[in-house]
Amino acid sequence: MNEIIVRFAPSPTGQVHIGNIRAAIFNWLFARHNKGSFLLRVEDTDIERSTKEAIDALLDCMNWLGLNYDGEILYQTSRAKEHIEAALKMKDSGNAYYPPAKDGEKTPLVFRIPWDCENISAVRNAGNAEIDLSPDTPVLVNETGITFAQLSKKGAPVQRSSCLSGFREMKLFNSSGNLVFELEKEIGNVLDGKASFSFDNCSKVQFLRREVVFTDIIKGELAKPLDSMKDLVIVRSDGTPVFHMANVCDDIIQKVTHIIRGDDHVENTYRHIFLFSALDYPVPQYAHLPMIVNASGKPYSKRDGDAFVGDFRDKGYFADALFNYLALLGWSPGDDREKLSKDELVELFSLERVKSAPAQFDINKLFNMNGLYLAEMPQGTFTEYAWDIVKSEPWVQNADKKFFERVAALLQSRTKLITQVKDWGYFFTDDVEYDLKAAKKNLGKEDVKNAIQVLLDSFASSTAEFTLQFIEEETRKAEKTAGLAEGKLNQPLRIAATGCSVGAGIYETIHMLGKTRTIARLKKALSLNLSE
RNA sequence: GUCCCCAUCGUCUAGAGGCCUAGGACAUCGGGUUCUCAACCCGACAACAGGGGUUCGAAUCCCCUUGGGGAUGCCA
Repeated sequence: MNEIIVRFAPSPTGQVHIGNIRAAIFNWLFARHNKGSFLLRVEDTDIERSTKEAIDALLDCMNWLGLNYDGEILYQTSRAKEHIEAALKMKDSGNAYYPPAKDGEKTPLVFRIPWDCENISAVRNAGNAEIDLSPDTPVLVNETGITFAQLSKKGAPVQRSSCLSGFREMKLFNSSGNLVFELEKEIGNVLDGKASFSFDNCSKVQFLRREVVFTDIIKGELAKPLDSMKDLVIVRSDGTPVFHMANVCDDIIQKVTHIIRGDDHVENTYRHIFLFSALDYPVPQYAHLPMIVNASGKPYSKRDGDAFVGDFRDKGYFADALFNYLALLGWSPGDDREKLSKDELVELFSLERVKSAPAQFDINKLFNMNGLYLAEMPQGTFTEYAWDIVKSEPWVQNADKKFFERVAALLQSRTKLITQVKDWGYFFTDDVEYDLKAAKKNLGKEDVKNAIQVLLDSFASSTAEFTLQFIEEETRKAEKTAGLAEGKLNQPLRIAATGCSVGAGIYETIHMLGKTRTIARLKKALSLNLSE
């Protein structure tokens, strides 16, 4: 069995998009599952828009997600010469032509969908066909193809132009029903550019329809009639190769066996099949991935600023969580498992199980999955990530790492995004910011204030050890003394000690803060001006 | 317009003619636990786009309609 080779071939023209990286992930999974190679090719032929920054961002994202590639990166621009040479060879072999120049302008090199394509296995006969024409528009036949106006169902003329080879055994009829032209009789001269025709008043064209077919691993058999295809430019008039040429040439040089890419490329596939064939190379296997759409069900556009891979990292998502989530967008293992490690994904992945319908990105589900990863992370690992996230925060500068570890242990299960660690400041700085709304609600009443004062005094005067049990007991006593129901002091205490209304258990929190700092904070809280 | 593709709960999905009274997960809403928030446990809501066939039997196969997307570049 031959080795499987896939490639990820992005254009470095901006930030890396989740749709792109999902294609990379699926390629990677397929390669790793089959013990094949995952190659990286940077399609930087759009010199205007390709930037060094974009390439760096791309490599950074891939590295972050663990998408390791095999071999060296192939930069497409480095092969421009070969692309041109291959194109010129096509010209020599009669597969490409320069259309006649208008006004002396330079013309591009155009690949011709081959007239003789019976020997191309991807092309098959699709039976006799007939198109009604609008007699008002002349039918043009020349070496670049056929131009005409089709009559739509509603009777409206629709301008069309097609390649010649779409019209095998073409017969053209005028409005009186007379045969006025047979393409087969003139084809030699037409292909050579020695003859061109124009017919007025035609109402019908009959021909033998042919179509290109390929079997997509995901979508199944896909076909397109040749009469709906046009010859395509392969070298621009300025002498630079276009995407189609470069892409196919590089897939050949990299010996790519499976092309796994976005749905938006299926139309290109029909054309690329002819290019592979003209370059005398077997057509690879194709798998077209469904698109990822945004929350409104629309395709992601530049305006969806939240779809960049880097942004997810910045927001506190983990690479493994994002990887896992993205792998589940359009694919599933076939059972109920969802949280899957990279190794499991590699083992389970198959292109056959990829869906062909577009998938909507759901930030809620990713958020939840990220929480799963965080929750199951070993404490030490979590602490390291947390530390890394907050090390630039001012309150961390004098923080004791051991103390930080204890705080991390207390709050891990409550953390969904690693960036939430930035809210832990109240453990490390006494310059607490109060959530004023919560403070007003919980600290405004006199009996609460009294209770806090009582608690404060008892903390200050007691010589007992400042244990969890002690804290809880004193809190109960303070409630009783101030006439509060049991438990009613907890939440005010939380606000007073931490400034905010959510967090770990309040006794644990206070215990963590220690006696001295707790007393200082309670005092400060009592002196807050909560009026207005 | 033309060509191509797609269609199961709000979302991701399971489903290969009978295992489907359509399963799971996220979200939402109840309830339990509880000092808050998470976590956890229990429960509820919620889908085969519509219409025709084929078949003893259809979410599954075929056709039509509708809706969505892509292509129709000397962008990639």
